[in-house]
Amino acid sequence: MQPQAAKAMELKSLVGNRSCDECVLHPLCRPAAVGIEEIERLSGSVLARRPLERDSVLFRAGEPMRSVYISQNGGFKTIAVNENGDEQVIGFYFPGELIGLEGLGAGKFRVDAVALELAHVCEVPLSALERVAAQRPDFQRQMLRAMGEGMARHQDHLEMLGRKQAQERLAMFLHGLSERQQRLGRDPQQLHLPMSRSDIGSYLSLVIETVSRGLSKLQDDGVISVKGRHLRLLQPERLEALAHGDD
Amino acid sequence: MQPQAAKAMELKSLVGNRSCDECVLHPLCRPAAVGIEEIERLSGSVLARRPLERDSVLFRAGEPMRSVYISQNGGFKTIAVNENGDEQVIGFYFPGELIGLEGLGAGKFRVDAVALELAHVCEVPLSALERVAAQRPDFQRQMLRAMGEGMARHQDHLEMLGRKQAQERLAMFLHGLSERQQRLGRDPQQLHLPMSRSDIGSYLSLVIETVSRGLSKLQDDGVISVKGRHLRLLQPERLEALAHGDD
DNA sequence: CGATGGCTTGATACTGGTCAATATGGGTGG
DNA sequence: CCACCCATATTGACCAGTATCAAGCCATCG
Repeated sequence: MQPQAAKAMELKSLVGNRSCDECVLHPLCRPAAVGIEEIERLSGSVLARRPLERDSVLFRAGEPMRSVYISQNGGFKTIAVNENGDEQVIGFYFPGELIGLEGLGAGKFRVDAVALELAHVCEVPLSALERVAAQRPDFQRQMLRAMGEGMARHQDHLEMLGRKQAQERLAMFLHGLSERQQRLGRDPQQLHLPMSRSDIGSYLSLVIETVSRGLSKLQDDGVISVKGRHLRLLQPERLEALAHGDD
Repeated sequence: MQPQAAKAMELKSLVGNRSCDECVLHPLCRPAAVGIEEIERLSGSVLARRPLERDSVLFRAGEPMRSVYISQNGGFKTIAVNENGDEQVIGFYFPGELIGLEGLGAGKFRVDAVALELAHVCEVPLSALERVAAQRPDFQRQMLRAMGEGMARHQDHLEMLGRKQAQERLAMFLHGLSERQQRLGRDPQQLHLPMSRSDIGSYLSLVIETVSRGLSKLQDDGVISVKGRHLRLLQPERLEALAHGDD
């Protein structure tokens, strides 16, 4: 093999398959009917699609924010690290969701983003975003919509943490995950949790033991069945009721 | 006075003074060096500036979102109401901050917005926002920045609720308020809380009694002095330490 | 096969929620 | 101007729920 060919292959494997076809729910391009080629043409830059293995870091808090990232497949978590060094999970991200938008205000990321499993992200440089948005009103509108959805997810998270009962928070969390699964076209009764119990605890501001007990209780009550990180919703309507505080 | 003149005056008092001069920190127009006249010219629509008295509702959850609002003076709170009817304060908004962006995802407001005191808001129709942004790259960038700041405030809120100790949450809250005061060019040691104790409690997911006890404790420890809704930071550095969990 | 990390389960302590009584203060009317 | 009133806030006593500490389980991997 010629050196050039080897280099090209290495590059291809690095950036992965760049087609948007697999990116089934790309929230920016699809509804605006803008293809990757068009974005690249209008923006004059190249979109990288790269694979990340479990636990690898997509970006870190403090880094200058030059791009936004969209998970194409695989889950991510974002983590805020305070001055004492203790970490808090701020968000979970699934395919089609934009990661790290909080950084747009200051131009620096405010969280670390970590892959929860083998994942692929599409990297869209901010400059490309701005150029394309200026030329394509539909795309600009999609951009605003996507940011609004990001804020809405934060709001949902705030509402979870507002619930004082651990069991309510947990029920809301599982119910929300189920809805997101459904939106991805997957079976909403069948949840494969890509995150650990301690991630869940951090996200819900509960210690890991409380999460574990809560899941066990839900299982004892016949609402769900738990087997490690796989769980099945046996009584979705009852789970939703619990999420609403009806016990 | 002629009927026309009376009508004109009534209208003027309704929409208030539309000059942006008083809107000292307008986060969209100023940094992009875009004046209100220019926005109106480029967008073909008129920006309304209207006064709201204490407790009056700016918009309600569920209403179609046609505009974004910016407080020019006066504080606001946003409230999420769940299916059981119980309310949760999701955010506090001060002059220069955009209110209700969570609604952009679904095109409907997700919260109620209520004035905490006599206030004035600038109403910017989404259509105007989009048109101006498409023509003025600086303005578009400011728009993204403003949304990022909105998400960053939600993140700060999440980090507060992540703290398990009531006293830490309260300290973070006061410290954050102080910083926001400072950014508005006001004395950061002198806080006039426009919201009630129960608003604070709801925001921090604490009952009102805990808020009250927490403030009393801070006062007993000489960190702050409290007189109703007015409070003075006596030892800001110690408050910040408490916010970081150093007790 | 033992070791390791992630998860579950149990016993105890303590923070903050609940219920109740009292205090404060801004606004109203005499 | 004062007295009264109501909403808002403070303080106290008690109790519930969750954090903490500790032990054991289970699956995976070397």
